[in-house]
Amino acid sequence: MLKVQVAAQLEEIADLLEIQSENPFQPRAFRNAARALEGLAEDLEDVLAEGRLRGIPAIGDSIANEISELVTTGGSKRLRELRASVPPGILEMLRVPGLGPKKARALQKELRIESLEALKKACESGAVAQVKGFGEKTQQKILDGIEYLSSVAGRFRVDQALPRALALLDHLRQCPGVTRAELAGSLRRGKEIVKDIDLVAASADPVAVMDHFLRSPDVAGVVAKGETKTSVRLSNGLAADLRVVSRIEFPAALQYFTGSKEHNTQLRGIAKELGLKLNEYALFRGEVALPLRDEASIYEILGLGFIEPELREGLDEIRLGAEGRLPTLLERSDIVGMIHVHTDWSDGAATLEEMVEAARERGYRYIGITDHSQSASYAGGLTPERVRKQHAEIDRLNSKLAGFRIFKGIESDILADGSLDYEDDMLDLFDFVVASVHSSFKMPQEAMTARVIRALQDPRTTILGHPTGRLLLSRDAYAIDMGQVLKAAGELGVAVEINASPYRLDLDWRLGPRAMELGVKTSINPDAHSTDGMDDVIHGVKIARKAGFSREDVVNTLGIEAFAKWIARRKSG
DNA sequence: GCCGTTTTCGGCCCGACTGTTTTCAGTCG
Repeated sequence: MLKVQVAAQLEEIADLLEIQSENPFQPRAFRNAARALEGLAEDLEDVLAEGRLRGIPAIGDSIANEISELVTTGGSKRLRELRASVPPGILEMLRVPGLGPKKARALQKELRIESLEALKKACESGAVAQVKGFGEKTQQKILDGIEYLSSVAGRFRVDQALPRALALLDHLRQCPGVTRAELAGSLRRGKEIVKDIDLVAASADPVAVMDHFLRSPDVAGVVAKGETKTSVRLSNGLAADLRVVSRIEFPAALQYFTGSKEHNTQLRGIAKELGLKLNEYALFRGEVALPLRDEASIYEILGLGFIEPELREGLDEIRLGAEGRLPTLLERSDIVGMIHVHTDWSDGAATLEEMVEAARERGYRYIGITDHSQSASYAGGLTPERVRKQHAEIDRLNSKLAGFRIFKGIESDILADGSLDYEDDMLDLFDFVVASVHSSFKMPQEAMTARVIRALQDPRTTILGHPTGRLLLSRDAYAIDMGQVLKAAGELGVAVEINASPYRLDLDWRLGPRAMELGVKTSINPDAHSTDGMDDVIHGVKIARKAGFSREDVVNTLGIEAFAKWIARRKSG
């Protein structure tokens, strides 16, 4: 079993203990252990076989036994017992913002509420406000929270959907009659949130392909099954649609099912102007289907050049294509530096050395270490003394490395007044600063905008981190005027990060054209808290492509020396 | 449950914020 799966089960135990246990530190112990596993640089099987589990910090005798049971049997007695004793509806209730384990328990005890539905009813009837420790405002807040949850229901982050989609695709391609199979829909377009998975396959025997598709291990239920289209529900509730067409129809089908609807509408308009007709089966002149080599042929015939899937949102990509002004989009291989990385000096799971090694293994040429600053005490923010110690450690490692460099950075909190989180002489010690908001989220828009702009004005600020603070499907952005922020960033020469964590993907791609217009550069940053977290860069690259960024717009495409020069230029100027 | 030790218990990240209280509990980051 993979360590991420074991970690997920430890997390589930922690969730359940949160409700059941009297000791609040018990669930935390399981969470810490889960994070330690995720941050483990080696194979879990090896560690287990050599009996070294117990030696990992955060894993004691009890959890070591738990892990060993999970790995060998696929489950554990404790997990089964906890699942049996805590109603699943209570766990769902914990997802309501503002409702934690204590309150959920109080509601279960006082009002026998054990589901989101019952909770909603009790709020609407006013019963919740009568419970000791609750009141009108809490009741309303819970109602608002339930409303928010239902507004995001049925939507999934890209990291929840993409691995499953790729597994389905892999499964499809193993079907003997399938000549081609591709991902389509919003996942292919690189959207940060999706409602379903769309797959297109070419085969002369669609019935056999549909049967094969239904045998995928992740399929939990069949919604509809036909000869051209089959819809299923996966084990995590996500819907997946498969369309099977003939080999000849495949290019048009792939184009059509990739969308977006708006893009396709405009594309059909262009076809019509040329006396052609485009649908999901072919591109026609009169009754005759034009021969299509691949999807790109369609765009070629329509005189648009190839429009990358990420750009197909029905904005101005068709006009740009017609004018021959489509950007050359950033490629993943363009990214050569790993910027915005946490280590166990603050809240990361891996050591500095492990993170450096992981970046080198992945072929990067430099890494920018950015642990949290001193105010972020919840995340183990670095005191000035620890900053100096970390710098000594970085110097030591750098002296041993050839052809690779570690840059000394910090993710500095932007304090409520817009200042950075150390005295100036401390800030001068860093090669670069990622400045981010981590507190006082509820400021009025004007104050928040002024606060962030003030942080940008500090000549030591190099990159603005996750500029809106949003957490996809769980927390809205704080109130901030991004137009003004981007303008200031452009004028001051501060890059605005695309935080590549699939939970954030912030800067939003919709702001890309505006950013480029204002001369703002970006940096594709994983905000990695473990070695595996570095691979989130792929999500950031997709978003950068959607935004329309080219290699020249992205600072961590620069080589070591050019990057060093770029981060130093504000301070010297 | 983990961990360190002036070891076998008593801490555990800690401060802001909110709403419910009337001095504090719960949640969040």
